[in-house]
Amino acid sequence: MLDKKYNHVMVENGKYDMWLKNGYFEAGDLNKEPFCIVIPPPNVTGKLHLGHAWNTTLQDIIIRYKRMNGYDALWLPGMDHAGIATQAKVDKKLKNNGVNPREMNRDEWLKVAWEWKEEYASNIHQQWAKMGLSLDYSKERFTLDDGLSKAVRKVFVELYNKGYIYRGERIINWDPYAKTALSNEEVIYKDVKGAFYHIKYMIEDSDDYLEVATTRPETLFGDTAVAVNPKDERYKDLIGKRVVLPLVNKLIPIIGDEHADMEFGTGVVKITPAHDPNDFEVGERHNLDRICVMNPDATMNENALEFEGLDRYEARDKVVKKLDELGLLIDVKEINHNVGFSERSDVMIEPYLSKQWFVKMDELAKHVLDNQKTDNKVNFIPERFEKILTHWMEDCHDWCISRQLWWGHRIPAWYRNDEVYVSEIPPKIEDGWVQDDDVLDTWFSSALWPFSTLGWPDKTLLLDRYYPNNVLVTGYDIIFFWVCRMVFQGLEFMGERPFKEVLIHGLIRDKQGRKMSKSLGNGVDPMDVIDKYGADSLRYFLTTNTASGMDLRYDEEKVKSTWNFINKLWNASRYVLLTIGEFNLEDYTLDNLMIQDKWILTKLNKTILEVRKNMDKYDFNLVGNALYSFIWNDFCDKYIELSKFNPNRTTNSVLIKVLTDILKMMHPFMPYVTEEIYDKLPIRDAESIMISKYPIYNKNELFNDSEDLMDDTLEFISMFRNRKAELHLGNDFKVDVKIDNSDIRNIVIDMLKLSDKLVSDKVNLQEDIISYKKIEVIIYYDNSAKEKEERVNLEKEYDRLVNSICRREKLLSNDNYVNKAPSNVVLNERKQLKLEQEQLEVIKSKLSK
RNA sequence: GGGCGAUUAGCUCAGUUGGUUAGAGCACUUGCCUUACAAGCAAGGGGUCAUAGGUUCGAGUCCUAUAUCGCCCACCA
Repeated sequence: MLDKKYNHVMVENGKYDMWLKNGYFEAGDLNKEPFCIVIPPPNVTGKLHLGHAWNTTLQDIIIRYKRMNGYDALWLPGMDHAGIATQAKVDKKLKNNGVNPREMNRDEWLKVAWEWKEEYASNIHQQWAKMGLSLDYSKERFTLDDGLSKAVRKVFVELYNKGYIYRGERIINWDPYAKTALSNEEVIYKDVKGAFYHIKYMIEDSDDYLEVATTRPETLFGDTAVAVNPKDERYKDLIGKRVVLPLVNKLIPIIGDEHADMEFGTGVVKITPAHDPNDFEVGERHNLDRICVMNPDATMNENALEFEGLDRYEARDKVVKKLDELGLLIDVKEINHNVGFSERSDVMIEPYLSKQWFVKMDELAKHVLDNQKTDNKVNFIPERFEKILTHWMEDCHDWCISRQLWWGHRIPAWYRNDEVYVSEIPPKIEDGWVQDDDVLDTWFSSALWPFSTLGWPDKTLLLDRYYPNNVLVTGYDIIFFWVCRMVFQGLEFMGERPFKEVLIHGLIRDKQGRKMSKSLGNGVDPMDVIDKYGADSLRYFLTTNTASGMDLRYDEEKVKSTWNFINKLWNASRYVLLTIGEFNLEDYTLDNLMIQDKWILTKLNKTILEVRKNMDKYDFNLVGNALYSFIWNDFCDKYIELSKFNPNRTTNSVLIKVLTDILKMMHPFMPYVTEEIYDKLPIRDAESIMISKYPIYNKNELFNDSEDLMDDTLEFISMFRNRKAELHLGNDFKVDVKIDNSDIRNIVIDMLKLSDKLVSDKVNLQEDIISYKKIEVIIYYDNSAKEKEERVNLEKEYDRLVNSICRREKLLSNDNYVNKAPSNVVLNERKQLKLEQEQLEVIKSKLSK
């Protein structure tokens, strides 16, 4: 029997292992229709946060729902090696142990990294287990495993052979801390305080000068021109002349280029092709030299003359000071401007000239855009997020994919002098080939995830069966990092979209609406929440408290309130189990249904219909609302109370039926507690709720007339209680129950505990009629002092009815309305009008007394 | 500069293709230890749905402006 109170620790203990042991998570039943989700692989860097808990619970809910609906539901787990992030952490760990990671050789270092990976993967497995995720571990993958590495090499080589991958010298985003190139997407722009330095560039053979405004004076050693706008009247005569580059004292040309904005700054801009992407292009147009002035760690190099070896910020201060001494500094104006920072290491990005590998995006992007116009498109839920995909594809830059790291897929390219060899099969080292040291961007392998995990490039049963995946669940923050890239790679290599749908969720925020972050220290560990309230509470809270695509504020009070809800379900189940006692399949019957039985069965089926509809649309908040209100308001507060007056086989059967369906509908949200209770039921259709059949809407169990009548009765019961409270009546009153229908009469008497208060003749006391529709009870009581208050209430009600009737009459006299509105709406309006008119008459007669 | 979202009860949020009198949780008021549950039960108070126009028989919902807040993208020498 169930304990008196829900205990999440006891309930959750051992269940996950049991599910695992019984193989319930394993997909592959070829007789069923396949349904597949691949997990967005978490980074092996660290712990899962609330965002992961949200993301994975959404997927688990879908998978459990589909599994219970007879699908061969595969949820494929896996993790991401997370290049930069993991490498940084491994290096940090080594440094803490007094080891300089750069003094290790590549293989030694990789050994340490793999140990790290094993440790963190094991943490993540434990966290997944605690959350109750029904992942098919027999198919688990890792982005660096052999199969996926093979897929990565094949994709690289094929894209190279098709001309989509090239190597070239470009300005890229350089992370001077991690000492690697980054893609544009890995750069975060922040508004920071900086200064505009106005510097004199003396014009050759003249005492005149050009006033150049720059935020980066330390790069002036790399200046190879000064640009003005050719239309700029102030300077256009100077084009073709030369200026003296300060400190360096060499002559550089004044060029005319549209890039110089006449409205901005002084209208004169220094051109540093090796340190600015725009200047690089200007340099291309004007054939300018590219002079790099920094080392990979962002210290100044030999081109910076006496400033060589200084850090870029220190160099800036010293350069400015020197310029000032030389009288070349005109002004320093403080400004706010956007500066790029590395997403991972948070250091300022250095635009840096460097030779890297790129994916040429224009055609690949076009394929995606074209595909979105077909029936094979990727459907976003909510739809508005499709714009992020199309917008990014319409305006995307080539993708820098090489990273100067060790942790990742090594680029399958070899060099011998000027020769380049790109192949899945390595050339002979003894022939003098040397492999590229770099690895690929982590997202390069993640982009293949929907098919590489299923065995591609081999032709496997899995691939054939589960591609395209049915749905991908992810946050809106990584749509262009990941979703976009999966789509173009899927189209390119599988010839088909990677998934039919993308369900987008938002970000988790704290109670004040701020992003959760380490620096704010407002992060919440999902494991702590589970310890305190249980995984079921956390799961339900995360998935039913917001509409899809919206952010979610973490609010412990709401998790607590979910715990209360589970406790309610727990106690209702406890009541049902206590009440039915020994119960065999032969005892089960739905014959001789009473009106309250028909009522709850009707409500149940309407709930099933609504829940199914919204489950199919992934509107889990609506599912949550529907279940919450059905369980608490209809089942617990009403039906269980009503059932107490009619203990019999039919009632018990209905209790079991409704409870069973409730548990099943709750199961995807709360796997543990529903399993615990289901296991105690005397009649079950499966050995575990997670492989039982999801409730099916049954029209034969709809009794609409009974439902209406029962709803009215319940409404009346509320009215009666309300009046009783208003009149402050204790037990001292009598009633004459004027109800013809004996079932309803009994219900009213039972629920209101009127059996010892019945009279059938008029009593000489204060008299009051309480009525709702056809249900009427005359109440007799001794309380003349309340008369005045009573009259005020009646008058209020009178006014309300008059207003309402007036509104309805006006509406119904409008031919436009009567003709255009749906007939059932009009009919209902008429019905309500008639009812209110009747009620008004009753009140009128009371008031006239 | 371009785009997106939000604005509904004291707080956090729902509200489906426009259709009875706009909902929930928490908080609040009143009365109850009624043998499933006091982390509960019963009853109640609280909203001119950001503002101004418009479409419609009918608008929280559709359209057009405006305001405030937030996010994304691009540019910024």
